Amino acid sequence: MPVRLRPGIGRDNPSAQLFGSPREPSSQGGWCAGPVTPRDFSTACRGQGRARRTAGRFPVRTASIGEQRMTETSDRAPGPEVTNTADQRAQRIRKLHELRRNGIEPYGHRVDGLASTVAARRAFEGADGEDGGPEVRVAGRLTALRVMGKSAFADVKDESGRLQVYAQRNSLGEEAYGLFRKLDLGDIITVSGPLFRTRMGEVTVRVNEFELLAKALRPLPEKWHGLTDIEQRYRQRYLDLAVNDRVKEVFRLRSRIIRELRRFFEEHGFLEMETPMLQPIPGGAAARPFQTHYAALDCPMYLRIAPELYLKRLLVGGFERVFELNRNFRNEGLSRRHNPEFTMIEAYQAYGDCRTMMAFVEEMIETVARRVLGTTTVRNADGVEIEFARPWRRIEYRDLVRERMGADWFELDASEKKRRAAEIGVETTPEMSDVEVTHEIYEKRIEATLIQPTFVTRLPAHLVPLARQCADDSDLVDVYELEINGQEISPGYSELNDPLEQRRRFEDQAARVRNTVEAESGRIDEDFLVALEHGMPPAGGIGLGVDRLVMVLTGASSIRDVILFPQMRPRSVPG
RNA sequence: GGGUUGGUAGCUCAGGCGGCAGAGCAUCUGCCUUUUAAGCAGAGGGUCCCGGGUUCGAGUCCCGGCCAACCCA
Repeated sequence: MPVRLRPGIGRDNPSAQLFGSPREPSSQGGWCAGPVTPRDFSTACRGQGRARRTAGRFPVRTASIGEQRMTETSDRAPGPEVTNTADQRAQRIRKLHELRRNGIEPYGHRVDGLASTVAARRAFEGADGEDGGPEVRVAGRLTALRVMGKSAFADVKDESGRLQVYAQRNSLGEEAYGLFRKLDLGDIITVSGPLFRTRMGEVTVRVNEFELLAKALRPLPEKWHGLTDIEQRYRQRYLDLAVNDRVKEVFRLRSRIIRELRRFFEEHGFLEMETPMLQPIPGGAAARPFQTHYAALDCPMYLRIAPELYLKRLLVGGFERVFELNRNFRNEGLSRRHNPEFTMIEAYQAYGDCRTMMAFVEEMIETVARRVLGTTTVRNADGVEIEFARPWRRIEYRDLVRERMGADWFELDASEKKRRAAEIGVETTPEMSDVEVTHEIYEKRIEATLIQPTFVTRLPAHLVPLARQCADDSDLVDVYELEINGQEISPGYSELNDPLEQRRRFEDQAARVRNTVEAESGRIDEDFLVALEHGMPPAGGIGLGVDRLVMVLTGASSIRDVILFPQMRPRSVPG
């Protein structure tokens, strides 16, 4: 039976899948990183003495590797300087050179005719008998190797799952078998051969042919516990993904959620737009921007804090339903709920208003949950069920406050409000206004209790300076804030389209943030005002925090668990 | 920004009473043709996060710093 030692010759399908999917979900607390049920990681290289004597052109004379190592360690004879921590890597590099010396390229090329491990298993699972299964070719990462003298079992893990393979010296030949047993855990290989069933009933590939596609120079994390160090999981996410199956599930879900959000917008006549991330004047929110410098124009530029002012220009231009799903950047600290770059949707619908958007968002999130999860019920990190089926609670901000603080709250004078705030452990300062005291209570004591999806409506105008006032009460603005699981997920507005009023509010905002870190967001975007002066239709608009929505739908308690490469304080490179 | 907890072998973790730095997995050597956290026998592997201090002696005690998680602001 042929043993391919070199890549090449008619392979296809470059999208070989490398990682497997969950076999056993985490058994330890939390939703993250469980043990991966790694298989045996033992004894990858053995019996090399014999291999050396017999194997003609085969690489990896393990004997010689062993000898080198002996001299280095026992005599302390400085070969290439090998530190202890780098020991395993150095051994693998030596193996790599040995392979090359023997004409085997350890980094292969594309592979044709691959089956996923799951599809391969399915191909034989229903069948009777122990032997005579179809031939398959699979590729993936070697996650376990159990060598028993003249035969060896190994686990190959690809994106779909894991499949056991079985190599025998008799059928493979001494040379190829010698090479096989010297593979290292973490190596990426392809194997082909017929499927059979072991005595234990496991569907397994009998290796007729195998090939090394990528030599791993560093060992995988521990097979049983996986990678649990939270910091390392974020900093070396690829290891987290390679080894903790639940993590891949989260990011598969994230991808599907985003796809379904887009689809929902498209189904409702919205066009996806791409507006500048690099902006000369950062606007659309009150936040501190990241600053950079544009060399060609020799002027400062900012990473956007929101796409709002550009999307509204599109309404002026005549697009009636637009959305943008992409990153925004805010120069803020890190926390469980904040990453400086985050994914947000903004959407605007001409001739709509706040209520239009409320109904839209409600239907969208319910639909996305249903399409992605197959259910509208999700359990949060505390085990509480969140129900996304419509209708959701709608409550006015003031009623919510009265509910918590008493029906007479808004009749109380300032000192009485502060006294009651203190009673429930909310600190206030003397200079805080009535509105601010009330909002402090809202943020500290009310928001976190809004676990089920809740639209909070008609907020004080003072808090949302850029929205349209309510027709019946100029102290309130016609907006909503959608709270889910105690977090604001989506604000919605009846957008202001009065250019003179808009200018006045910009100027107020500029005055307010002057001398603060958000001062840059107070610069007035004259070009936007010119656009408004050409006439923008009345519109409803929303923002939607995609990372937070993903958190809610996946039950994650930290934003870092739904962002592949969350921002971390810089540190030296691993290894 | 404050508090708490943590950082020890490639990975997961013990050791915290100041006295030779440990285990499991991984690695290396030998045996093993249906194993699956394979097994058996042996071996190697450490900047105990970093920098000071106390002490005859510090992984351990003290001070400062870095990184992270959680709680609070």
